[in-house]
Amino acid sequence: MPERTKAAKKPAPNKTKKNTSVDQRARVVRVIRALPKGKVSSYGAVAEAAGWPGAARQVVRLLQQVAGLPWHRVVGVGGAIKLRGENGAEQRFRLRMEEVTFRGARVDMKLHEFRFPRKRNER
DNA sequence: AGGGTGACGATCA
DNA sequence: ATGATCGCCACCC
Repeated sequence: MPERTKAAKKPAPNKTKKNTSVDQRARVVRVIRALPKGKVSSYGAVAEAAGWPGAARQVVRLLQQVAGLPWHRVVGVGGAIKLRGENGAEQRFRLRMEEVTFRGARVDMKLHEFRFPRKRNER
């Protein structure tokens, strides 16, 4: 049969529906789930720890889409609460619930910033 | 195809 | 501390 003119090769990259490689998102999820109670990290630091530097905004999207994550443990760099209104209040409340202390409007990172363990391979 | 929008982040005024 | 800009990336018209 003569091949149809088109539809010859289709690498069929990622399907699912959204892109961003399932891999990277899965890594980000693991990183976020690794945050211990009473500790926090920043959007950027999470992205970097997941091997996806510069993806702070993607971390945000993921936090909005994936349920069941300790979303309140992810803050802006320097411990800033980036959510507005009720959401921000909710986050502060949840953090205080787990003994996280604040210095003014931000989390006292000196005491609560979580340091992700480094892989012996990288770096 | 092109432009607007964020739970970002760094830098500069 | 506040606001503007720029780089960044995925989404949504």
